[in-house]
Amino acid sequence: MLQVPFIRENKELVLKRLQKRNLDASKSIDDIINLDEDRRKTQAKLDTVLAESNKLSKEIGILFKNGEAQKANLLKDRTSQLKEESKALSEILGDKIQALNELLYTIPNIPHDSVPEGNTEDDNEEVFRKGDIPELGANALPHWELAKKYDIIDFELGNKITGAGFPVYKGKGARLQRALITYFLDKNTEAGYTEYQVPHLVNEESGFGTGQLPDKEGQMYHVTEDNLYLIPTAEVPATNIFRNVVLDEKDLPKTITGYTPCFRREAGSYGAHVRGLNRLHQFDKVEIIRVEHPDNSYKALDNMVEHVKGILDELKLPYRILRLCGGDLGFTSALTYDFEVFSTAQDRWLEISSVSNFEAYQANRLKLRFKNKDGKNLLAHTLNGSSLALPRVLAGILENYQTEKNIEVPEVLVPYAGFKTIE
RNA sequence: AGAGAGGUGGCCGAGUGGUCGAAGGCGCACGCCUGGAAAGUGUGUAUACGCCAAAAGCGUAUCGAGGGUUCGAAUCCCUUCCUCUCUGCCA
Repeated sequence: MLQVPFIRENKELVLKRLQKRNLDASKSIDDIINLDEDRRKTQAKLDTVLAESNKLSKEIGILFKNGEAQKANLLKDRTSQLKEESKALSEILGDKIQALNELLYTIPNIPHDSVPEGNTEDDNEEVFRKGDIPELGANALPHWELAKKYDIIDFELGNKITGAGFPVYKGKGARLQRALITYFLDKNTEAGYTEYQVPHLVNEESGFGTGQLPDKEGQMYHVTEDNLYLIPTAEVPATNIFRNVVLDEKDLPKTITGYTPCFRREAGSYGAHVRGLNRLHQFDKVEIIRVEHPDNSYKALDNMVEHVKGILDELKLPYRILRLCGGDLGFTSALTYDFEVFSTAQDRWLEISSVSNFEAYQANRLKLRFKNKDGKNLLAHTLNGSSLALPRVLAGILENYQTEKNIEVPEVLVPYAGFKTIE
């Protein structure tokens, strides 16, 4: 969430930037500023009452010790009074803090200056494009047909076992998944990221830490019996490693990669765009996350973008990079680059990676700080990106690498897969 | 899952109702000592919030978390989470 002192001191900037999200937050921001002032006043009052109460209690202790019980009892009356006052005040204070936090939770991150204006994905700004779109001929098939033809992904079987959006990968399909995961992890490790294996279920606190709660409550699978959530992305457990942590400045950056399945309810999705691998309830993803010094976070974001580009270059897939417009920007992000691979048989772009800088928005919730040279604790910046999400990469490979008689495996994956073609 | 023990500052560890944000030690930082280092020695060494233009300073809260008893809680009570030991179950 945003930092109140920052809001207080940069109200106009905050409002202007939030406008990019087509959000008129003026009322909420005013409420926040007022509530915060109330909060501080209440706190000051409460502190004064408690201070007097503490002082008296000490005096009472001394009086009892000296055997002056009568005098002590006199003071007790006053402290009981103070106690009632402090009780009332701390209740008010608690309410103010809660109301303030609830409001803060509704305010998304402030978009970076470079975020383009716009409402929908059509307003995203293409900043890079690379790769040749293959000539596939008239008989080219979309990936779900290919999956059936070569018997490598069984969507119906997934329906039977679980439901729509839970495909079963078979034979070379399963093997290719494993190859992709290993390949991605290797690439990330080479780039300096440390591989982690993290839990696939998280508690409520972690959900709040990275901002999925309360904003996306309905998008996560919730295990109510234990009040745990299935992770929608490795970002949640991996970033929460640093919840309530004070790092040393010299330990920055922290760079982590991890593979996890991801679970998303995708409530409200429907139609042709969810066919096949395009949108699933369970999918695999390899994620990279970074904890950065604020001065370095945008350079780090560029590095992450370059890193993902390198992987797509190696896979020889046609792709483009978009800078998301204000209207399409995720709730917690200040700047996001989406990578899209061109799905030739579907004649559309598929999002395969999203690389974002959250600045201090997550860190403020996580209480993720670092100690600088002067010994001051400052909020760090967090970033993450997919490197990469499997299903759509697989869709891209299947569709773009198809020939009349088989599907070729991208050269770089052959050592991992152990085969050159799927037929 | 059952029984028992326990969770105190960066770490170890003392503290069972009163001046305790917390002894002592280790670590760390700075100084002294030294030709240099070690040893020795001195000082300092949590976080958040508030007051203040700011610093200094002061106040408040924090001894796993939440609640309660009390004028006063690290200390007593309740709830909860976690760790360890034993038993059970199990990949």
